[in-house]
Amino acid sequence: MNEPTKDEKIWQVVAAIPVGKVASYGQVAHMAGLGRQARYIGKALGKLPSGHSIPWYRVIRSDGKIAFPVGSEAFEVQAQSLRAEGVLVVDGQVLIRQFGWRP
DNA sequence: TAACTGACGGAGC
DNA sequence: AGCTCCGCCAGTT
Repeated sequence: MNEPTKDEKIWQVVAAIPVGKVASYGQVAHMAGLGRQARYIGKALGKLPSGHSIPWYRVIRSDGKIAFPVGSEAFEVQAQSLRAEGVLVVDGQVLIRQFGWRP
């Protein structure tokens, strides 16, 4: 079998984020072995195939905000999806612990 | 082919 | 706390 591509690797990492938690692009990039290619994460998520089961909405920026402009359709979908999992989102800011974050 | 862009991040001011 | 600049790297124009 062919090895997972970078995109698939990223999707796999994103899929490993527990429900109710989030991870930053940089964190996902690091976990996927891509180092500083944080930008590639967004690209890979944009390539998501139809019928996927990837919780792309659990991926946010390093500053804890959603990567889309407030008010955009994608923003609403992401914010609502997160809220559905018990994550609080106020003005684009995600108010929960990140995956891998420990008190 | 060169320049620009982008669901980013971190450092500098 | 907010803005700017630079780095990364692959895909587009």
